[in-house]
Amino acid sequence: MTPAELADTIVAAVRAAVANGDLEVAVPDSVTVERPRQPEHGDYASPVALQLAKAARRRPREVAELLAARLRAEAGVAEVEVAGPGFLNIRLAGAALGGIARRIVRDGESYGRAAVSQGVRVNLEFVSANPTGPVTLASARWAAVGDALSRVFAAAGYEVGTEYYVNDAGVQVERFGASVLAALRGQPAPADGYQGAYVAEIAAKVLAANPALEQLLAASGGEQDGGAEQDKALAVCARDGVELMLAEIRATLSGFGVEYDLWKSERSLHEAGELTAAIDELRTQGHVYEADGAVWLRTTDFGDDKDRALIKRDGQPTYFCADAAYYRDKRRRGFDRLCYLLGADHHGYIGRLKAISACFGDDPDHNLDVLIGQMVTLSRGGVAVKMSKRAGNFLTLHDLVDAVGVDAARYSLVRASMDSALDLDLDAIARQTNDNPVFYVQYAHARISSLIRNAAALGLATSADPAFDVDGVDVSLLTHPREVDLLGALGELPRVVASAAELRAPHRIARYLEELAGTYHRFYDSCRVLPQGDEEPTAITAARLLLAEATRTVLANGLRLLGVSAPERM
RNA sequence: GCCCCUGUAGCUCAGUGGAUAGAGCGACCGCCUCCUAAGCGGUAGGCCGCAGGUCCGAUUCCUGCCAGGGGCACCA
Repeated sequence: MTPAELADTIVAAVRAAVANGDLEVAVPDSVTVERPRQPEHGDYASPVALQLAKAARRRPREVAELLAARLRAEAGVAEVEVAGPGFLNIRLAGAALGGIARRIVRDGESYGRAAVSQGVRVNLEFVSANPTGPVTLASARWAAVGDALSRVFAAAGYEVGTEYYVNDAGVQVERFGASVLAALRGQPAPADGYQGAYVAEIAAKVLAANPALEQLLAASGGEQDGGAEQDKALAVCARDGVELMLAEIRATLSGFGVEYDLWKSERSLHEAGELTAAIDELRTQGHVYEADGAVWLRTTDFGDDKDRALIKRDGQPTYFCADAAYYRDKRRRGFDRLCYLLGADHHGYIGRLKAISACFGDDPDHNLDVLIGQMVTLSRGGVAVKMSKRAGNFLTLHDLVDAVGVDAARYSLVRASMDSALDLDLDAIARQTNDNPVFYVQYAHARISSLIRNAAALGLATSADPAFDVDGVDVSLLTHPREVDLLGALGELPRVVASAAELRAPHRIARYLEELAGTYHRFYDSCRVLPQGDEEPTAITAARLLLAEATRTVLANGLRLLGVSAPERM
């Protein structure tokens, strides 16, 4: 019996008590079932009686006793105790608890899915860094978190679409082009341009792809001639520079295990007339006005602290206008809920995006989800490392992966709550010792894999065997405290997935896996699985082997949600 | 000035109103003739920033204050 099934059982007990006239209270949709820290508080505990007592106008312990009597009649329930102010402490029948292991091995990769958000179409946009430089470490956090979140969403039953918004229009692109051009000429970057070795590398690639550029450069001569040849060269540098930079970003993210469903070009929105269409629609909704030669959206109607310009006085659309067009575009593509993963430096966007949503007639509380993650800072041996993209001194995602590998990089970025600023100590990460919890979790998986290999070598049946009979294993033998702990931990995955999705907190998966790995290691330490020496395998051997296999499945499923590999050997 | 995030063990951080607040690292003491010691057990270490409030019950929710970080463009 899983905790979810137990919760349903308790709800049913409440319903029965109400139907019988024993209790006068509205039957709750769901009840709290938790795993107590104290083993003497049972396998599971529920404060449901405390929660219902007031509404029922009864004493909590009275309500508890009433429900306990009904629960004791349930097949999977061995024992129910009313404790303290009115907690229900529930002990499951051995077979019911052990059934979790069976369920997991039977479900395999699909164990842990929680169909709590079935059918909701959610769009998740993350990273979306300007294509004017490599993926920085700050963006790396959103790559790891965003990708994990998309996997968690999918596991929770959402229909997910992931997107990267490419800012390939506007001033920064021109500045990047100018920087590339300067590099080609061997000149320093313009004052408002981009520096760093990568600019020269991109410049070389631009030249290689455009041999004709050589002549343009020669013809345009000096730096300030401003002629047609110069404009042509600049255009090529901007266009191809951004394209090549974007290709590099895609390759880096792909190497990091992050694949997007859509790379949406801002320029394509402009070219398709989406900005104009968005303004028209906003005008129809009655939120557009003109003042000082500019066109404005009255976002203050919906809580923004000031109105935002859509069209500047010079006739050019603002970046905000493109944001609105993109919002509309996503909604028209059928997404119910638009999720934006942004850094804390963009927190001013919340009000704006909410206003955009509301101006289009949507409900921001329902259609919009702006997640603000705190910044990543770097230190080296405890000393802060200053980074500046403009100055060109920064550590990239690529550097990080080179230093510690994809698994350690992803894991260390995703195991912290988005709400906390994350400080990565490069020395500590580069050390690649067991300081990193990812090894602890992966090691548990490798250790079990080894165990199962050994079992197969002894001729024992494992789930890899097509004829393996899961139901033939006597799971009621799993009664050792460490076995019970492990079964309890394994049963939590679906709930952890559901809460990680609901709270948009993929780090919960990581923390859960660390706890599970510890629980397994303790089980392994106290419970011998395989026969030793001349011993014959027993029913307990089979039961423990099944428990180990279930654990491996949960570890693998959890690591997959984080985009981290589950090695069979370490 | 206004807005957002954070404040929990020496350090880095978990903890969506439940019972005696946890993990990793660091410190100290133990455990491999035995399935992977990248492991396990034990000890030490906490006014959960401060003060009120709501509640049967608050680290969790609300208000105020203190401290640290970030943000407040007709930039992108």
